Amino acid sequence: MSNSTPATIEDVARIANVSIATVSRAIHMPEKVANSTRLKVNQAIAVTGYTTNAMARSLRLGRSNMILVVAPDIGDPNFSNILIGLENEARSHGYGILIGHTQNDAQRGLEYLKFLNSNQAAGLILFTGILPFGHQTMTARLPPSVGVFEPVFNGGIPYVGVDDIAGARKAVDLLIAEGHRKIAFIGDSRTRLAYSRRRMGYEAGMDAADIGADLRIVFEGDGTIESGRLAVEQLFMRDTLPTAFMCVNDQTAIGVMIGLKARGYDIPGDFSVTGFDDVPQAVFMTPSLTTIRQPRTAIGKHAMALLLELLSDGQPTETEILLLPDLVVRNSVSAPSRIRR
Amino acid sequence: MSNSTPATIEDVARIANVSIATVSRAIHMPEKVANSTRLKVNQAIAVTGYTTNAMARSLRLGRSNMILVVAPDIGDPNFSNILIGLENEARSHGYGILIGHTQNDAQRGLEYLKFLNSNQAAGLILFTGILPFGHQTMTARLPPSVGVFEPVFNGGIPYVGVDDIAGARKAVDLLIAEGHRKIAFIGDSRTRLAYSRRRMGYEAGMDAADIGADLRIVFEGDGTIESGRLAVEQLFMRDTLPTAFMCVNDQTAIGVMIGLKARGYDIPGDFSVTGFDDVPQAVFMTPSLTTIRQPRTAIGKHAMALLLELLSDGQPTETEILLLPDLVVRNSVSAPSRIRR
DNA sequence: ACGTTATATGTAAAGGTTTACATAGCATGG
DNA sequence: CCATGCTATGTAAACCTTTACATATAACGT
Repeated sequence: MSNSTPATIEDVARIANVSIATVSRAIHMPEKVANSTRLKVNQAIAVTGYTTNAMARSLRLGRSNMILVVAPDIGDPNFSNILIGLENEARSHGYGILIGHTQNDAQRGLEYLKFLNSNQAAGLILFTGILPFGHQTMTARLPPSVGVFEPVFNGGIPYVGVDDIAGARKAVDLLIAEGHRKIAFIGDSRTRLAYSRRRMGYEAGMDAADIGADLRIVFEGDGTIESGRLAVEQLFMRDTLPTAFMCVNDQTAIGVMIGLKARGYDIPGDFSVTGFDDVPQAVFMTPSLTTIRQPRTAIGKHAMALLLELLSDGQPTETEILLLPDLVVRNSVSAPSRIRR
Repeated sequence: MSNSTPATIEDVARIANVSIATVSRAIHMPEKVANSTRLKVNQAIAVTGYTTNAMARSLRLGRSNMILVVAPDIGDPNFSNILIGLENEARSHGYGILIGHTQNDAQRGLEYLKFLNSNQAAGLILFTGILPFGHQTMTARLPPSVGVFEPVFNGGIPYVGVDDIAGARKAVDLLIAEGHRKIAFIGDSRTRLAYSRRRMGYEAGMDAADIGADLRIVFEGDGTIESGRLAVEQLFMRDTLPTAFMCVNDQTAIGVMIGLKARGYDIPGDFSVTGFDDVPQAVFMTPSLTTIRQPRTAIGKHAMALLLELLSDGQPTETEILLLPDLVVRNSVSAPSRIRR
């Protein structure tokens, strides 16, 4: 029966011939109410099509059932896949997820802060490393929060990400196993902590193989396609050429491939290339890119699970969850050609 | 001053030495309150850091400030870009956006329906053509809604999408202008209305050039990469080969390119290929794919604007907004080679 | 100077829940 | 058979707003 106005708890109570308190209990603490009455209530609920008014409930409870997810850029392909994990986990626990993006705009950050202050979200998921609320943060009351991908700089917030060191290690180990010795690292240790960890993985791998990083072929870019292309240009001007390019992320790897192809080289015939992240287009490159895959959906799931734990317990059981990323072998790596000087 | 508990309208009233009604008015109907008191109130708000409790407000108003966005798959790259448009427009009007995905699962659809019933969303944005609520829909009270991409089958809901006919026409016109006459259409008119419209655009273009569609080279797939590859296999078994493949979407085009390359053909030297959508990887294909670009952010913006209009006016001014997509010329199209039989 | 109207503010109810506290019934143990 | 405690239910307050209605004050016309 769909009347014009939604059924309230009072309608249910009247039909079931009990008080509204009993209805509420029958719904939220079923063990506290007698079998017979629980039955009556359930029937009344079915008849009326009652759904508890979330706003009234949230108001009374002083806490909403929404989780705010803030990312610098929701167009980022990384983002949407993590979203799936987040959403599934949240929904199955009765939470909805709200999304926002800051575009690195302070004004927007402020808006979200107001939003949080008005109690619209019970928890907060933050992407990529910064609280987008500027210096306001100090005075702000943030709800339970967890970071995704990277630790959050200006707040002691637990996070879930990927073990960048171990991931990078897998890439460098593969290259070494293929026989490479002169392995360039095209990196970006400035903008993101995750990236500097990848460099640590690279160095650890080189050390473990008793090669050691040759600083002449470690290049610092900014993680963009262009920076990868630029790295190739620069390295070709120096005397020491690598046989393989291990890149801090797929974007950089794509740039490197473009640069190499522009000079007429064959990949992996002349040079091997690896990336990190496994962005969607990695598989469509020619050759397809060997890279380290971010377990995106799993990250989302774990992040939300951690947040929900925070919401109920108050205390985080762990302050950092690092997932182990997989190596995905495609066609951009082979043994070094012998005709390299 | 950040106390443990957020300031309420009462705190503000006390400090400004007015009643709570006046505070409320000062915020929402400033012209109704004297300049001097408005000033006092604003100061008190600044002092307390007051933000109106959205849940209480929504409860009183009987309507939330959230828009629910439901998509079959939020991992879809189309989705995230539209999200940007949606979010910007919503946020700038004081609305937040909630996202959900159904994965074509009826159970999930039901959950969202309950969600809507509990008044958590003032409006609904639906992706791709179906109300995910099954037969429940008839009895359901849906909030104001708008569809994105395609009309919503089982409900008279306005939508904003792209002019698929005009878009397809641009692709076919380009091919014809390059000199192609035997243009295959690799389509999928079953799953989505948008796709069948693209075929209409194709046929209109062929007719306009007095060529007419040759049904022997019109192939019905299902819009996947695999279906594109399959189309190539099938066409090569027939007697009439096209010189160009116009594909219903980029996925299909990618499949066609894979199939063509597997047979050793050069694109666009031997065959030209066009897509539709301009998915992110289109630019990374070799050759990069000439296609029709969905104005994604604009679609999101228009959809949200239309919904907000519905929310205030009640009546939609238009039942269908069709945006004109652009042709983006890349490297998968050239004049037909003369050595084609 | 007085009645009328406009303007500014206050009072209190209502919106739908949850839950502390009160109450009633009933079983248990001595 | 009574005191005690437990179980099931009800009553009413509280959560924070918005707004219809009431009231007070000022302005105005005659």
